[in-house]
Order: sequence, then structure tokens, then C-alpha cells
Amino acid sequence: MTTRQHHIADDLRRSIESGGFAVGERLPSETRLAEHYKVSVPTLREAMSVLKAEGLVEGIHGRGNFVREPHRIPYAHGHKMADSTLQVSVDVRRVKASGVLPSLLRVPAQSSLTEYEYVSYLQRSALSMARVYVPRSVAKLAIPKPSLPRAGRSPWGDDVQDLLAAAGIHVATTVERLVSRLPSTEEAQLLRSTTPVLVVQRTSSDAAGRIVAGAFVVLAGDRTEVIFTNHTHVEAPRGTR
Amino acid sequence: MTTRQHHIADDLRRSIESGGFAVGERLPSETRLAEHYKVSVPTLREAMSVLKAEGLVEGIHGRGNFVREPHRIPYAHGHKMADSTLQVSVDVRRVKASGVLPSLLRVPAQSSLTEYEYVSYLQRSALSMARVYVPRSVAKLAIPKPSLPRAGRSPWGDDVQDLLAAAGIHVATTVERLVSRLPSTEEAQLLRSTTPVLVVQRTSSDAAGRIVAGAFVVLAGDRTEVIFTNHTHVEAPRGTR
DNA sequence: CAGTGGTCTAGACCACGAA
DNA sequence: TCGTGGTCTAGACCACTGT
Repeated sequence: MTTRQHHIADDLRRSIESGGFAVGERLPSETRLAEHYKVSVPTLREAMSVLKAEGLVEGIHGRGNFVREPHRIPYAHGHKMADSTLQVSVDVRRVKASGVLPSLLRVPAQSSLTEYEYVSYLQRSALSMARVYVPRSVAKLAIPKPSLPRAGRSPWGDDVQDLLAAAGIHVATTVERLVSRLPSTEEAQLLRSTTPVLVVQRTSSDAAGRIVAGAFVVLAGDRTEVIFTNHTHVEAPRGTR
Repeated sequence: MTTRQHHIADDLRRSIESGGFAVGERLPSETRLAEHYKVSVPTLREAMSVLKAEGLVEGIHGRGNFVREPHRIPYAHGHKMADSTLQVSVDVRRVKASGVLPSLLRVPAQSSLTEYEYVSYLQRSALSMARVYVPRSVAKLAIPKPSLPRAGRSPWGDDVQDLLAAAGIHVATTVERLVSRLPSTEEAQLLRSTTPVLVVQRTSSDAAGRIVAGAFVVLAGDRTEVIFTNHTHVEAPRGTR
């Protein structure tokens, strides 16, 4: 009942987790593994893509497939990042609202926005791309010159919230909507991976309910996890909750 | 620079979104589409799987590929579900902690747990599977007899939280950790889809920091979205936040 | 039964990385 | 230059659906 690709993926996963292959070690080439399991190369590649999506294996074009520690960088908007091994670049520009942006930000089409584009890198491959938008009707934020990748900055565009706060605009509510999809060609090139991506659509409102910022974040699904923390406000326990 | 599969996916997406194909309509068979685009059938299927992961297309084995309204059922733990078209089954049993459960719930291996298994169905195919665990050292919840699929119940196991509250145990903090991966064979059969799944690992603690429940939720990535709302507690605006 | 998508085969060619 | 993974071809066979 189980397919060959999953049978192979399960077998390789067991080999890796039981220590048959060390972290950082190169797996046998796909051709060799296909011979070993007596399947065709495309079938073996399907099995490999299961392990890649789990973060257990990293494929490097031209070099091989490598066993990976399945550590994932946590995406948690508004929380300070502990990880400072990420290089983050920023690019800022003025754009006109189009596509889904007018409905995301509840502004008229073609209205002026400030766009912040963050790209984070882990070694040579990108880990995330975040585009944060602030309507210029909300705040006419300054547009500094773009900065090269550097460490210690939030990869998710959290500093836009700080800029807004400095301008006297305080975010009261943030709603995040998350889906999974396959990467576009451009995303696959940047992330150096064709595993599924996590896409976060984020809208921030002030206490009056006005949308003051919106964002799209694309995360490499094999190297990131999304963390949400919810503190239930517990009053005195009553009969109904 | 763009691959054939993405070129075809982009073209089909345009056709669908511009109204060339109506919602609910069957697309031409993969063989016919492959002829039309002058590519092999496997390549066309790659393009189709991009649209399936986006929720724009639903493939039904033996019938064809159908255009879908990309509506997604929102997963939002603790919020009342508006959608009552979902049929939800529950199964309850006692299990021993093994695998990752001891570390998830911070209990010794082999300790007793109550397991609640929720499966939600939309038509014939499953949409989600949730397994909720409560250590019996926290609460010795009754084990009622399993119930057949019925509507109006939370698919994510929210009623376990109500059961705990009724037993005097109040959840103060819930942390959700979300990743994306490819489905196992069993999951693919239940969900009738091989598109990526969203996996939520959830832990709930009381005010004392004791873990009172944990859960794993598997969501069909093409038909669900995860929604998280965060209310920033805004006091009087000060210099630093 | 015929037609459909799901899985698999056995190759080909290209892009990339290291020597 | 050579070995690697990434993309693609042109089929095959099976499982599922409706008639």
C-alpha cells in the first residue's frame, strides 16, 4: 500500500536518524542510490524531496545531497531574534498599490506606498524574503539608501514597526495569515530549493482599527518554522469560559 | 530562465483567473494539455501540482482536474469555527507516551496519556487530522465512546480545552509551532492529495507553567490557512516600547 | 468498458561545483 | 574536465470513476 518513494524515504530517514549517516555527511549520489534500491532515478528523487521538505537533507546542485541537522529558524513577528548568523539586506522604495495590495492595506489602487524589502541569507542561499508596505497616507517615512547584507537585523521587517512607533503610530493588533505553496522559479533560485514555502500575509492595525502596515513574507519551508504564542487572559474562573 | 512547468502553470493560472475556465469546470485531461503545450505528461503534471498547492485546482483521481475557488478553511485555535460544513469524527483512547510525546508534554516516557483523535471531512476527503494529548497525571478525563462524523464540532480539538476547564484546569499560554512538509502515504490517502501539508505542534500550559495538553495537527495545505491574531497591549506611549 | 489521474521506468540534456 | 543534482522526454502500468 505504501509507495516506493515513501518506502525509500522511510528507509533513508531511519538510516540517518539511527546515525548511519552523520550530520554534514554526503549521501551517495542519486544514481547510486537508485541502483541500490532498484528504482529509477526520478523515483529516487521523489523520495529525496520528501526528506528535503522535512529539513533532514539539503541538496546542493553540483555537489550532492547532504545530511542536515533539522534545525529551523523560528519566524515569530515582534520577538527578538536570537540567531544573528543571518545576513539581512534591506531595500526601500516608493511604489503604487496594485495587485492584492489595495485590498490587503484597504487603500485605493495606485495610491502611494513605502515598500521595504528584506532578504535574509544563511550562507549563500536565501532563507526568507519579506516585503513590508506602509501607506504614505499613514506615514511619510524617510527612504534611506539600501544596505548590503549585514547581521543582527530582523529578517521579517520588525524595524518598520519601530519606525512607525517613532512616528507616533502604535500597532495594536497584528493578524497573520499563513499558507503553504510551491515556490516560483525566482523564489526557488533565491532559496536554492524547490521544497514548499511558507507564505505569511500580515496586517497591522492601530487602536482605531486603521491598517498601518501590511507584509508578505516568504519563508524556506525546509529551514524555518513559524511560532505563535497566545496568552489567554485568565480572570477569575467562572462557570462558562 | 523560467522553467517549462512554471511557464505552463503561469499560463493556466492566467486562463483560470481571467475567467477562461469557470469554477467547478473540468480542465482538459493532462494528456490533452501536454499535447497543447508540447511537453511530456510528467512535465505537465508538475505544472498542475503548482496550481494544486495554490488551491486553484483540485485533482480527482479517475475524474479529472477541476477549477476550485481558492477558499481556505481557517485554522485558528480557540476561535469559534464559523464553517459548519465540516464533518468531524472523534476517537478517544488511552496511550503510553512514546516517540516525541515525552519531550512535547514534558512527561516521562511510557507515562499514561489520554489521546483525542479528530478527523475532519469536507465531502469525501479529509481536511485535517488532530491528535490531542492530556497527561493523566494532569487530569483523568473520562473516555467516552467514539463518535461518527458529525457537523458543528471544532476540527482542531478545542473541546479538550473545555473539558480541562470543566475539571478546573485553565490554559494560560498556548505555543504553536508550525512547519510544512510533504504528506506520508497514509496522509495522502486520507487527504486525497499529495500537496504539502501544514503541521502544527501545540502545547498548552496553565498559569503555573505546567504543560496540561499537547497536540499535533495535520492540515491539507491546499485547502486550509492558519490564522493568528496578536493584540499588542498598548499602555500609554512612552519613549521606548 | 473507456477515460482519467497516480506512480513508475529508463533514459537524455543542462547547470553547477570542484579539481 | 568530470561528477553532481535539476529539468525534461516518451512512454508504461495501475487505480479510480462514470456509463
